[in-house]
Amino acid sequence: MSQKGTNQKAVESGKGNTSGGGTGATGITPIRSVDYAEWYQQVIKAAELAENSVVRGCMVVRPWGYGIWERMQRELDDRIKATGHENAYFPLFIPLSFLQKEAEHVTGFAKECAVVTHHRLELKDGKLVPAGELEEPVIVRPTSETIIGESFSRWIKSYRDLPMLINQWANVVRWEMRTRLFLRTSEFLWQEGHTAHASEKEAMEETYKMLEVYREFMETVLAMPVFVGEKPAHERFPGAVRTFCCEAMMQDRKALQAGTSHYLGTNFAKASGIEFVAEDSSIQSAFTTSWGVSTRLVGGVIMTHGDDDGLRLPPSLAPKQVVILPVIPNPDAQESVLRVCEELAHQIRKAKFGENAIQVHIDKRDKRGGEKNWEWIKRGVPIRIEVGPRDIDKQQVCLSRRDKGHKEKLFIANSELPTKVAEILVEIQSNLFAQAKAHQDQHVIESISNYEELKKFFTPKNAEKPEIHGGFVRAKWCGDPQSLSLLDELKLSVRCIPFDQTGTVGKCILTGKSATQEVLIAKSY
RNA sequence: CGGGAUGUAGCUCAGCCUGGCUAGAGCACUAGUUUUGGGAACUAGGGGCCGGAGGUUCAAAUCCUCUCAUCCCGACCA
Repeated sequence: MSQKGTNQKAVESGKGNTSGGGTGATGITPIRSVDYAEWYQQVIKAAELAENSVVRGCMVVRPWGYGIWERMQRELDDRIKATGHENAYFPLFIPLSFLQKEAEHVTGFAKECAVVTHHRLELKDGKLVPAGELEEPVIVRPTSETIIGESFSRWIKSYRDLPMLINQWANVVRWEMRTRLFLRTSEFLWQEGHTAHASEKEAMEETYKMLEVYREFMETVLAMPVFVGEKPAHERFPGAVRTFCCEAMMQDRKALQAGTSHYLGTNFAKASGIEFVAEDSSIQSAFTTSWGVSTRLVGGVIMTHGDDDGLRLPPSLAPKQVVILPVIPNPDAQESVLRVCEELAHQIRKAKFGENAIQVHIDKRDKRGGEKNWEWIKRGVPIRIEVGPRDIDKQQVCLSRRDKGHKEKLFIANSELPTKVAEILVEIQSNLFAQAKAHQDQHVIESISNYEELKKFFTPKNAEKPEIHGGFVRAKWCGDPQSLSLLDELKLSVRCIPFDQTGTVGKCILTGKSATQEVLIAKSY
């Protein structure tokens, strides 16, 4: 809860406007260039997205943050259904024995499992103690391959039952050592797709297809450009044959694994007994896949689009896309100003952003205008509209966009407002993507060819207080797992083997041996 | 699980070293007044088992012992 160490830093670095009322030049203190990690925490706080729970490692997602997640869910769920999948729900608890079925899966998740061993509490010496020990403990799902596999094994009898295309929206628990709001919490919300197919070819097509669904979703809805590629062997999901991913570059140039899609071969089918009778009457194991994205994406959006004044939301993610701020200089003006605000909101709601009506909120709270304005800047609402008596006289409003400086204002005639708002929302969406893409392009480096240069590139000039540095290095690699210890030393990792290989041969950046592939190397979250 | 630190108001902290007044400040909150077209000012007010237990003492937020919790740095990760 109290993060004394980090907040002290904030105060040292300048103003320390931790809870509103600040008078700094920027909405958020510290600014990104001073302390990026602390900036991230302060944005979450100022935008009222989430907070640490009293439960270790878990977060409380506040309405504005949850609204963003709901927008993501809506958009992604449509896409998952459009590709033929159906939603279902499987239990939170998984019998301990299930986890043991797939050998790699065990070693991958055993260390971070929450285990339920009792089913009752008894009062003993004034204290509640666990009682009623379970014969077989259950674990809280860290992921659901095994429990869904059990259902699949009963649902699938014939090749005619395939493909089985299932998705579930759920919470999962991984007992993490070190947590950060949205990026890594012990409990998180996600979607996990689980599919079974008659052939390797079909299953691989599914794996690629869902990765592409993620990429399209991240780039068009989150306005977050990503690299797509395959994880090297040592970074695979426990039990997977191949793992593919979307990797995004945050503004501190570190990589965020934003989504993964796994081809599981017959590993889980064999473990769970997912077998079917094929056309030739032979009994075969199914080929399965799984794929997921989580509330981590909210963290990704913050670190992709946020600026020194707080969050900036792509319109497609904003729970409210337009906030109207009534300006009421004296009590007499109140009635007429609010009436005009209602009327304008009504008109704007008739316009659309994409398929949906534009979401408008009138902030009628009895607070000072400047204060409310700053609150919405920090929360990242795409468009703010001020309406006061002087505007009413001129039949216009004063509009500010979150993708421009907060002092920049546009005056727009009431009659044109709905059309203009719709246009501007589209512009903001594409501007945010363009800015993120430009940042990404600028910090992908291809000219580094040996370890010394790599080390130099990822070493900050100021060791005491590292400035934002580094980026993604696109380099040749020989594929030798032994060579990775060199990356460990620099706290780097191979983020992925991107799909768009240029195919040119060359020497491995780590060993100098002849390279077999191009990889993206970066520091990661 | 190793190394380091911290627990005092809703939040951020001062006070502890050198024990003693009614335990403080800023922010937040409530009320009033003046303000109001870009983060208001003033006045008043509410709010504390000083993490918990034990000890030393005439007297403990302060000293001692134990304990619990949290945070930071490492190993794990969507």
